[in-house]
Amino acid sequence: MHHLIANEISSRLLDWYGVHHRILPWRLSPSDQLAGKKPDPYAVWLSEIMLQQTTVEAVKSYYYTFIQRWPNIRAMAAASEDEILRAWAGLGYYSRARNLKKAADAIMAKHGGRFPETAAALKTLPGIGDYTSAAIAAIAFGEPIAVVDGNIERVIARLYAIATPLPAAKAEIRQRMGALTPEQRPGDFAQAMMDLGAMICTPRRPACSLCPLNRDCAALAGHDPELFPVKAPKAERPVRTGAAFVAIADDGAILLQKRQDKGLLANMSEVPGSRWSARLDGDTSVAAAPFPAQWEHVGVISHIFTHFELRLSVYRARNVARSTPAHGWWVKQAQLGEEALPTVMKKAIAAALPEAFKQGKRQH
DNA sequence: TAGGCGTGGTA
DNA sequence: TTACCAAGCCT
Repeated sequence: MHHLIANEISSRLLDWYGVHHRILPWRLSPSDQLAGKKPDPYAVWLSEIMLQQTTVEAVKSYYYTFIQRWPNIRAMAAASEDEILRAWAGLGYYSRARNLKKAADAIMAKHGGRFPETAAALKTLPGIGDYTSAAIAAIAFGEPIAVVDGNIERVIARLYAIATPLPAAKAEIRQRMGALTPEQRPGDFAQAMMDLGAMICTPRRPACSLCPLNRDCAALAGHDPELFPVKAPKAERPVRTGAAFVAIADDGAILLQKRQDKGLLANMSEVPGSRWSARLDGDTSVAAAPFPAQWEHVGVISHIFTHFELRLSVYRARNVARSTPAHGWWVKQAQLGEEALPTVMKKAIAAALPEAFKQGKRQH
């Protein structure tokens, strides 16, 4: 009986997907697959890593850049971590980029350059966890496994009116998703659930009248789907302070250095500054300068990280001799776009030099 | 296991 | 402005 209901729900959703699926650069449409085309595991992997906690719109331009520059696992493995970090700069969660390189190396070394084809084997690779391993296995290899991302958590929590708060409800949600997942087309089913969550079963003001599952939805029957999923309250976000020092040579070049290899923004580039962290305020005064110069305070920039807010006092010194700093390297302003600069550092540089990054964000 | 880990868009 | 959200992973 339950099996028949599950079959009914998955069939109706797959029919909906056939008509309403999103067209995405890394996705094969259902009709393409019926015509015999197979998803490229490398493209699926790359897109899934980029999409972790990141919107489709933010990912698109990066995906095009990466798939053109490194079109397969061999090319990715041949790239250096620094090249990959520079191309990733601005997308956030930089451990994803470092793990991309590590996983590519592991696939070359341990799997003969071919992607493992099961979720269990995929999950052993760096940066691939419960969600991503299941997504790649289902989409690229047809493994009938429960794929659970944030969208699917929301859809399932509403469909069954699950009152247990997240993350405690994860086990029940996974079990429900597993019961719905069909033996045939598990990848399309997972993507259909995600598309439903992204377009219809949205966090706020879901479009229930358009939902192919509205007749089955317990939360809708209870008249307020927005009450689900129930979530535990989040910790508040502390404010931290620090200082950043933009040293400018007489030809306009800027002094950069590399961050440590662990923690926040690991292995990315930065301008010199005081030591700040999510737990500790840094010195905001000119006393934190990396070397003596005519430092002028040019303002305070604010940047929101997931777990804290950073307010950086930005100082500038012009006509700094290139021989002054003990370490780091000088970069002309026209070349800044090629550096592994996180957005917070671009903001600091822009505060000191409004003409830098004048073009703003990268184009599509 | 709960917290560390980015960024940009939206209301 | 503030708060929350978006295809999570790792320790």
